[in-house]
Amino acid sequence: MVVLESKDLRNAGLKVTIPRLKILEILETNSEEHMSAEDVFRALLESGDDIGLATVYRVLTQFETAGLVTRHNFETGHSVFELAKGDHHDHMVCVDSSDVVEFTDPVIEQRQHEIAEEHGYELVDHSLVLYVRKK
Amino acid sequence: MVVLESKDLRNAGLKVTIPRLKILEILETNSEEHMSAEDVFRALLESGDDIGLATVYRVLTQFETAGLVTRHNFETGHSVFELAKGDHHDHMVCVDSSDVVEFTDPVIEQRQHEIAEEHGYELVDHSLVLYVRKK
DNA sequence: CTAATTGCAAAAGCTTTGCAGCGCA
DNA sequence: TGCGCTGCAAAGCTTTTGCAATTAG
Repeated sequence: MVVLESKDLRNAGLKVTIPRLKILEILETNSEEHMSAEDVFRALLESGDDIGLATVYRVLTQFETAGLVTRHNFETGHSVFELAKGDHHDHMVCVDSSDVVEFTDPVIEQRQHEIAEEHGYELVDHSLVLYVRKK
Repeated sequence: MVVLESKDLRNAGLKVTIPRLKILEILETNSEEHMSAEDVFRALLESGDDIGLATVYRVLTQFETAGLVTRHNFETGHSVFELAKGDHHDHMVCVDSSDVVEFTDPVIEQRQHEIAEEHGYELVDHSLVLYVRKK
C-alpha cells in the first residue's frame, strides 16, 4: 500500500526528483519502522541507487518540514525518522527486548495541553517514551 | 544548601579531586538548573578554575553513572545535566527561548502505569518532554 | 531557460579517547 | 609509592554546508 507519492511532494512544494521518490519508497517498503539517515542511505545503496548521504539528510529534513515524516530523537545519539501516517502516537520501549509498542492515550494528551496552559504556554509538540519490562 | 559533597564522591568510588569538587560546586550554585558540558566548562573558566573540557565530560559521565546527576537529551543537539535531587519530574521546553520548566502531574504518572499494565508490562522509567511556546 | 536540486568533500558541533604527566590515598 | 585522574590534542560521529554540475518544470 503506497502511502505517499509524487503529488504529495508537489503539494509540499518540492520538485519530484529521483532521490526524493527513492527515499520515499525506502521509507514505505522497509520493514523497520524507524530508520536513521544512515539506514536509509544503506538501504538505497542495497537497492542500487547511488544517492549521496548529504542528500538523504537534506531530503529527510525537508520531508519533516513538510510533515511527511516524523523525526524522533531517542537516546541513541542520532535521529530516526518514520513516515507520518497522520495519527499521533507515543512509544513504549521494552528495556529487555527493545520491542517497541505504539500507543496513544487521550487522558495524557488532554493533560499535556492543560499543563502547558497552566504555565502560560501553548503546546507545540511533545515526546513521551515509556521504558517498560514484560511482567 | 549543599546537596552533594566529598563523601558522596567517595561513596561513588571516585577520588575526591579538585575538578570533581569544582564541577559539583558549579552544578549546585548555578542559577541555571540544566547545564550542558559547555556551560559547566565556561562557568569554571569564569570562576578562574582551569579545567579541561574533556575532564568536564568525563566527570559528568561518571557522576551520571554514580547517580549524582541526571542526563537529559532534549532536541537541542547536546546533552544537559542536572543534580539528581531525588524527586522525579518532567520537562517543558520553550521552542523559542529554550527555557526549561519542570513539572509533575499525578494524572499522567498514573496513566503511564495503567497503560504499561494494559499492555502486559510494568513501567520501569519514562521520558516526557513538552515542547511549548509562550502565548 | 533558470531556479531548484544533487554529489562531493570539507567543515562544523558535540563527545570520546590516547597518552604522558600529575596528584590523591 | 601506585593507580587513578587530568590536560591536551587528536580522532570519532552525526549532521550541515559551499559550490559546481545537473535536472525538473
